[in-house]
Amino acid sequence: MDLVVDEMDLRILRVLQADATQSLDTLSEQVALSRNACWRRIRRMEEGGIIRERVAHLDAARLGLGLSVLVMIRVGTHDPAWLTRFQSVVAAMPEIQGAHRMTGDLDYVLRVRVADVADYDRFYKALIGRVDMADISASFVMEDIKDTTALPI
Amino acid sequence: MDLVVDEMDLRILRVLQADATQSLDTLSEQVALSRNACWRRIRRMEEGGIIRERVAHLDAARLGLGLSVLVMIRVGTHDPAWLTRFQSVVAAMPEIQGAHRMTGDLDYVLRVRVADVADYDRFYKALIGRVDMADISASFVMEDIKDTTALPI
DNA sequence: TATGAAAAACCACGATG
DNA sequence: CATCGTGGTTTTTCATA
Repeated sequence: MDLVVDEMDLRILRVLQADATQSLDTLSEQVALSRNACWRRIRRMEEGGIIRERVAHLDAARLGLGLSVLVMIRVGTHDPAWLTRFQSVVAAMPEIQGAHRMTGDLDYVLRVRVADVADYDRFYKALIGRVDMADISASFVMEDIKDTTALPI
Repeated sequence: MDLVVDEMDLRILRVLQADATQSLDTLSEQVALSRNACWRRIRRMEEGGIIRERVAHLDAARLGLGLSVLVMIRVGTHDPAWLTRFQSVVAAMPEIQGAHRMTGDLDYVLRVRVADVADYDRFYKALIGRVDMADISASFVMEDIKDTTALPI
């Protein structure tokens, strides 16, 4: 179950993580491999979990979600019950795109996507109403210089 | 160029942002619309830029990129030349997945993807060698509670 | 709804290193 | 002996009339 990934696999992945709409023919041409060999490698990587999913990226601003927020959270207590609670709240709130436990003096960082500041306020109230947190601070994204899911491979 | 998005469009987008591999048939069945109507709406949203791209999400850990880092940057000076420089450096470094200008007391946040702490150190040295920054602090992601690109629509 | 064209999903064989 | 390329079949999906 080790599933080694070689240079040819990486070439395929580089293409797919940039654009997954291409046909096998176009793809195989780009990476200089036969269509079948390509297909076999892709299937192997899909089954092996290297390729996790293929999704559409949407234009958030055009869909009325113009504001991205980074929420820094400091938790007071560290009991397991709190964590369970926190996890289920995070899972249940679709505005939360990311929730990450961090090293250092801040405990969690949330990546949140909302319409505007008023909408963030609504989210904020809903959040603190559902879990206890010692300290929360938010920082709004003014401008995205770069924003990609592509891995440096 | 306003391109109104109605409830049916949203239904389609919800499916596509979760899984873009599905066929038109499966999709149209899920949203309860004819295959053709679905196809027309999708094409319209692709041309209109609502659907920006379709990409593959890969398993970073399996590809030897097990560490995600949040880099907080405080810039000293605020001259336009610095910004231009910063932007080109960000564009040129593939480890940087996100670069966001923020409100508040920290100026920029970088989302960085590397192999491990040693690899981050290499990245860090390369970064500070290319742009001047008054203050940098890094926080490592210990655990992802949630991590998605899906928008709350 | 129907339909021709395209692409995907597979299988098999012999070649290659 | 894995993986390749070639060439085939069958099925599905696309994109439009």
